[in-house]
Amino acid sequence: MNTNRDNPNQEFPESQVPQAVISRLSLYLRELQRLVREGQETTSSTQLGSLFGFTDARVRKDLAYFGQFGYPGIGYRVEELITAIKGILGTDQSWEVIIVGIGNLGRALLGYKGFENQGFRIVGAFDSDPAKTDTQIDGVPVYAIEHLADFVTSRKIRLAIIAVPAMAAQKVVDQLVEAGIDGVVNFAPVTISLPKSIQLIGVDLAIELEQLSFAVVNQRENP
Amino acid sequence: MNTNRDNPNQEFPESQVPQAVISRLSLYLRELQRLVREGQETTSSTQLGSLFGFTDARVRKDLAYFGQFGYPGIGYRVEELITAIKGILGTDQSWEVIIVGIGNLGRALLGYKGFENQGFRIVGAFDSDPAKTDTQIDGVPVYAIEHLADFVTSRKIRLAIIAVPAMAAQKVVDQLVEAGIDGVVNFAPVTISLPKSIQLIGVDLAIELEQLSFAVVNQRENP
DNA sequence: TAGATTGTTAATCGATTAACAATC
DNA sequence: TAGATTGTTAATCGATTAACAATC
Repeated sequence: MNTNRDNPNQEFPESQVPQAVISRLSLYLRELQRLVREGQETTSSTQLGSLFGFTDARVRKDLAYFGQFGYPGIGYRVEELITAIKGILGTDQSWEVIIVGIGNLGRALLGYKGFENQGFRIVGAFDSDPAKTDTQIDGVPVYAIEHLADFVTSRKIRLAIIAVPAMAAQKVVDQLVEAGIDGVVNFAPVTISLPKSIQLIGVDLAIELEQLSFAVVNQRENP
Repeated sequence: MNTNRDNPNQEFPESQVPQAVISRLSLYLRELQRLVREGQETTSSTQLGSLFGFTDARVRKDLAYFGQFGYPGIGYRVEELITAIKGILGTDQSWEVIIVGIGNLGRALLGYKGFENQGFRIVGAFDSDPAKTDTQIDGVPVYAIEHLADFVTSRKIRLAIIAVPAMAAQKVVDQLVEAGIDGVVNFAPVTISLPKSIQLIGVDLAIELEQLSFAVVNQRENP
């Protein structure tokens, strides 16, 4: 065994990996980082799974998509597994990220410490309101929206966060795509269309509350 | 047909409805609300699905969990389907919601207009910092955290949003559960444990970027 | 009527779990 | 060694899709 630990296979069979697996990897990573802070050196699929109500088999299967990271009889070395998962998620490197739209939400995201810790550095912000531009917020320079495309192209920015009003979102995304962006997290409550090769994650805060409403009204048993 | 439209079955077989279906209902609702603004009166499973890259069969199946809402040969009446989905999600009524933690993110959520539109009214905010309490932000009163339990109990608040630091989240949730909360949206990047009967939705902003990072690194084809 | 589209069944596809030999 | 735990296979479970009679 250990072929992947010793000689990591970079050609992940990504088309076969379910999206749900990737979400769970992020959850594992978050808990592993907590465990390492608490000084724990090894963990097991049973321990990791029980934190989320997953079976041990599911944890092992999730990791098995990407290689062999554990030691039979021992479990997983926490530090090692953190490194492995970061490698899988692509957060072993640091990403330069921009934010478009400096309203309430954009400003909050600018100041959010959680990004930096996970390998995402906000290097620029953009807004159409001249009153907000050519300043710095939380140490991040705020530019006029007119400079968006240039910035993305010249700085080779790959990831962007959209926090503009719903009406403006599609146009902003179109500009980003034109400028060569690779992925977008969209907080505007609107469905965005874009080329298949550009990655999109949508986060709709009202929808999260709707999901909660349904769960409460229907008294779901949660795991 | 039409038994459910005429005599809605309130006993949804909720345990059989996959979580993914509920997420899609929220997406359908958002697009239906846009269609109604654009003056469209009817839609079809094909149109609705194509907006998201879903098959028409999937859209019909999703709705079929809850009743019969369409008209063969015609499709779905947009207004009618909006009403039906709101009924399913429980957002035909308005919910009173509180926010705990008035940092950058909490403040942004306080001012977020999208909640009100979907039937969620923020009626109180709570923080441990005396400098922030006994004021109003965006028309919402901010109280000391000590008043949290009393407020939830006496006002019979059912839904709460947590935007406190990770370290404080579990304690806040414990207080809310004790005070009788029914559901929580947690923005703190930490795994929360709570009784099975209390509903929990976790939103981790850094995890959203991690998911994007993986997708970009692995050049996923999106639908 | 002919064309469109639903709701639903059966077939397909994919994900989860249980079990266990291999390993430390 | 005995106990613990992995990675993986086969069986199970669940979700999606294709197809079509029923309906407008």
